[in-house]
Amino acid sequence: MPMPTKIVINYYLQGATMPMPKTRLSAPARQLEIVAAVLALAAEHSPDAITTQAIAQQIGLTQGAVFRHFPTKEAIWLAVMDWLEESLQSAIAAALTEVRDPIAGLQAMFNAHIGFITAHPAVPRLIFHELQKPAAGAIKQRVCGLLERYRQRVTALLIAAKAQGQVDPALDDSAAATLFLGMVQGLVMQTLLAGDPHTLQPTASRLLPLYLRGIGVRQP
Amino acid sequence: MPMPTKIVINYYLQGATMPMPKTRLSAPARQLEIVAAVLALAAEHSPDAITTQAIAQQIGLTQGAVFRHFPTKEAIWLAVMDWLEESLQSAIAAALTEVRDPIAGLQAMFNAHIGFITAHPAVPRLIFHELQKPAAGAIKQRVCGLLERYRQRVTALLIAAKAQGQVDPALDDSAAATLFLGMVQGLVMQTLLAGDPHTLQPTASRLLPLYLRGIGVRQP
DNA sequence: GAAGATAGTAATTGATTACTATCTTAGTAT
DNA sequence: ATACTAAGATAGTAATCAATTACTATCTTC
Repeated sequence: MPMPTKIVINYYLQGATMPMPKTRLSAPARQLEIVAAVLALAAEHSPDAITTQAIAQQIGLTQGAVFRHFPTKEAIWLAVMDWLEESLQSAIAAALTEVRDPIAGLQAMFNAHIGFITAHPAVPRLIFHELQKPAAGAIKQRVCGLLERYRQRVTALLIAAKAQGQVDPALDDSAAATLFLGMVQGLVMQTLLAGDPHTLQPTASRLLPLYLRGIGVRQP
Repeated sequence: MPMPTKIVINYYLQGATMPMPKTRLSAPARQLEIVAAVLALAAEHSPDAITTQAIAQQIGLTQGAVFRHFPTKEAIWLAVMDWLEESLQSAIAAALTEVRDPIAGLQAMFNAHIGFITAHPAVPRLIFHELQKPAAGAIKQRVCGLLERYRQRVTALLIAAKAQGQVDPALDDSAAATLFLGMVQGLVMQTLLAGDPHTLQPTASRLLPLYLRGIGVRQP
């Protein structure tokens, strides 16, 4: 058997007695639905197991119908990246409003990130899967850009904290930003190990104090 | 085009004029060679792009010949896991000899880990790829066990350090172990982003002091 | 040096992939 | 009501995958 993994979802929904509400959606609406379907599938399946067939039957469509709304499968992934960039950006922006303190900003950003991952467990899987590809394809470049901007935000907060004397003045910004990202990574990895996304939040709050002490926060 | 990535290697080597030295190896020798081929391929390709065909032409064999030495493709991956477990284990064990200090042990373990990844860039790719699979297959269980044991080693060192008064007596062992793993993860991820494995070592040495301060090391 | 064991080849299997024709039908403007 | 447009169904395509077959070449061993 050549298949690594197989997805069979909601197959019973398109039976004879109830052939779905026969909703015929507009192209933009279907595009959103397709992106949502990919996210839903990625929450429980490996990205390379998400075939156009699986996407189609997730939303009760035939496989060929998917290509009415996207010219190619890569276009679907790019649309998913669009969604990811926009919603992560807005989630972080929302968390950073009403925050004067740079250190408080770091905490808010951390919590926002963890909350985002908890709400969308598919996201780290997608990012991992793209990062591990050696070829610098269009999708991977998007992921790289996303992480790059994220990292710059963290670095900016660290520099601001240093300027206000909140942290060790001799702090290595770059290393501290890497450790910040690594902290989130480690949490995600542990969640992947356990398979339970509920352990994420409590573990996260126990991890942050260690990091803050690591970067030499003055007043905890 | 259905293919995500394709591997064509050494195709010219099996030409008509020079049909390879016709080396006929014993089964155990070929098995080792196949494992080595997988590692070599994984260093530059995504694991799901490593087909039996790619493995075969990496070592100058026909695709069918691979199945003379492994009953199934999964068996190949399990053999790779065997290699990984053994060599990582011995690498860490070697690093921990002649180390009395628990904190020095943590540093040695960290350096050994980073060195191992530098020597075998394929390894983090394999681990990521397996971890992201939701299904608890045989290979993933091996990976989980590997990380579990690694984590326990770190935790043991942390507890020992606490007993000897080298770190904050109120240290959260579990969180500190997670952060340790996350630190390595963050480094690997940054390497995947850059695509350059040479930046790993210098960045690592800048990261460790932050971690040590984070867990409250007494005498730096 | 014949006999058995084993490594390797060449060709093919069925399943699955992304993708694409051709036809049907639902929604809408006229 | 009728014609037009776009969404979806149906039914394909070529390519690639892991795995298996029947057969050949090579080595070992008595």
